[in-house]
Amino acid sequence: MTITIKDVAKMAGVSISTVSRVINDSKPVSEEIKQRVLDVIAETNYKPNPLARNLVLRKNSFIGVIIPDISDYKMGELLNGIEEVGKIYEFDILLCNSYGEPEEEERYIDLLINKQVAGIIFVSKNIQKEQIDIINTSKIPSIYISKNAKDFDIPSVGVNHYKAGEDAAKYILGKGFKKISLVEAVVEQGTKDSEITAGFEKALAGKDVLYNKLDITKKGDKVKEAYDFIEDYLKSKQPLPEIFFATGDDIAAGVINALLDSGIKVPEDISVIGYDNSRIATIVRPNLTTVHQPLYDIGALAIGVLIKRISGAEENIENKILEHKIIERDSVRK
Amino acid sequence: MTITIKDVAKMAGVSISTVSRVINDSKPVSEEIKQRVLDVIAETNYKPNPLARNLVLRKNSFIGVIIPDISDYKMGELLNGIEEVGKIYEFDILLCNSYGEPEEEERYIDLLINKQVAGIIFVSKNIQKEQIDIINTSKIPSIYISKNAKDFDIPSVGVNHYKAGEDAAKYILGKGFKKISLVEAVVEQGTKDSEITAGFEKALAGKDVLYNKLDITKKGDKVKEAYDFIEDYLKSKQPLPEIFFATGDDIAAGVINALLDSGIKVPEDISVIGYDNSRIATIVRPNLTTVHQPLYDIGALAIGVLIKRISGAEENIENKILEHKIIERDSVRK
DNA sequence: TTGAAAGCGCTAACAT
DNA sequence: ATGTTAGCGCTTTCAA
Repeated sequence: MTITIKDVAKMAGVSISTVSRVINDSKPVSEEIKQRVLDVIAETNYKPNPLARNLVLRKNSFIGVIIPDISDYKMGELLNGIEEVGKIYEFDILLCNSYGEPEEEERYIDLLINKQVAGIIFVSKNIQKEQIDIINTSKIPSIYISKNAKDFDIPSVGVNHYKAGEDAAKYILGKGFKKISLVEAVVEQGTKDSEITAGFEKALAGKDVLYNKLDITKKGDKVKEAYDFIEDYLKSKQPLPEIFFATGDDIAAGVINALLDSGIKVPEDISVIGYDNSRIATIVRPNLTTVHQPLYDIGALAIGVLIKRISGAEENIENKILEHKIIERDSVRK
Repeated sequence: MTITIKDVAKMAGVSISTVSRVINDSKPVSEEIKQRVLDVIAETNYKPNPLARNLVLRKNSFIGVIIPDISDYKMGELLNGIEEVGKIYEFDILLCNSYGEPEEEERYIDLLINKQVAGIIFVSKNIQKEQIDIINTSKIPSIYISKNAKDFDIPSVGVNHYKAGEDAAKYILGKGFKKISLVEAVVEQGTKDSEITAGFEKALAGKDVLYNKLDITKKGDKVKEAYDFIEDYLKSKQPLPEIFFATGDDIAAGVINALLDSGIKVPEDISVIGYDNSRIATIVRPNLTTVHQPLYDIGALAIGVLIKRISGAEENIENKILEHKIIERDSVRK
């Protein structure tokens, strides 16, 4: 038997509205009665039913977060940011792990809409127009975190991968490298990697460098895929670059390891630069010079914007870009 | 303006009870009327308000998960397991990131109790008796994942770290190592590391080996702490072991890196074995031989047990142990 | 098969 | 300052 406001009222010998008043401190209640009610509450360990309360208040404290993979370190950072500011505004985080599968994403979109959550944060590798439409017709405020978010008319938060790619190239150029290889993992279209690559190649265009692009196309553990790929590449006796730019730290780790295993020193013989500044970067040896993405901040900003939209501060639809930066460590020769 | 069951009823020219019946398929409704109602629902894009429904049904679909750090790869695995089976039973996961701080944990316990969630999964480094008491008096079904869970009379799921420590020692002994060092991170009392260590030392007791224990006591990035520690240790010219057993893969990574940087080859000169089989294990070079913990399974089993308790299948309080195993890779000499 | 009405636990006018 | 009452949106008796 769970105890309700009615029980408390009866036991304290007052009306339920009085109880409600002391719970919410919404209207003055005489000190004496207040104490009596408080005593009963303590005694009975009464907790107001949040469902009933939210029903009458017409509010919902849940923000649904659809995210590709929680066990991915990067996603964890993002979630930290989301969770932390969500908590401040007393929103609860409803976790939805999509494994990056569009069908799962859609299942969760439906679920969240049916739950009538206060807002949706949709983190995806590649948003589909149809998904946006479904969310939009539900009228639930939403925000998107995805490389291709800017292709649509939706509020989003992220990093400018194109510009980051450019900056990486400029950094490399600035160090005087002339022979450059890029390693990317293009498993499907429109992924973040192609953005980075586009920016990278743009900055390289017309420069006096030898450049080629290497594609890892297999799905799976990128560290291993990159390792195998580079191993084969080395065996094939192709001309080697002075520096590899990998579009992910995991790829960079595979590259470095393959290089080292073939007796090539990093960075003395060949330099490597990564992307993401994930946990991996400081575990790999040599520690990875890499392009940092402010994942925590992205998460925090995203939920911040979302909450504003929930509370009706009709922000215009905006693509917020946070700054990346290059973290110099030991995988690029000085 | 959000549309309610009343609106639908009016538009379809029926009573709200009829609408309710077609939504829930709870009682026969004539084909004709049913279709009319369905049409209106489709037209208006009506969704039943879950708060109202759950209020009258007296149920709650939320399971609160308090977890030390989402951005920790290991926790992610665990969450995956929790999320996946939770979804099957139509429970929603309410995420609470405690950063391992007892105060935060308590804040979240209170929050979840106030929310009157259906169940609580409490993942902690070190459960406090007081925390258990609070949860218990709330009457909300709960399950615990923590190294020290077995010290209390609570349902829990986990790995037997003591036995895992023993097995690690046996493995090392079996390989013929005679000089053994253990590296642990004892930041506070009652942590998992001390369990492992106890088992490890137990298995070593009375054997003809040279053994010593090294403690990293500083808090922070364990890879770095371990690195610095071993670096100092090497400088101090103490006798070196043939193998290091680290109570975490991150520690092992630090140890390996420090060794390599001092010109000591792993595993040719000194072997290293880790614990956890986290993502790090296959990034470090050489790849880490380590003790695997089935995190995904622990999460999945935990929520399974919890759901049984929620549905009143009064399981007796049990400490479920899942099997660890040693994953052999390249950091131990053959 | 359908509708009227009560009630889930709560808040907030509206009275007093 | 306190109580009475009308909902919030829904499910489910109970009658018809």
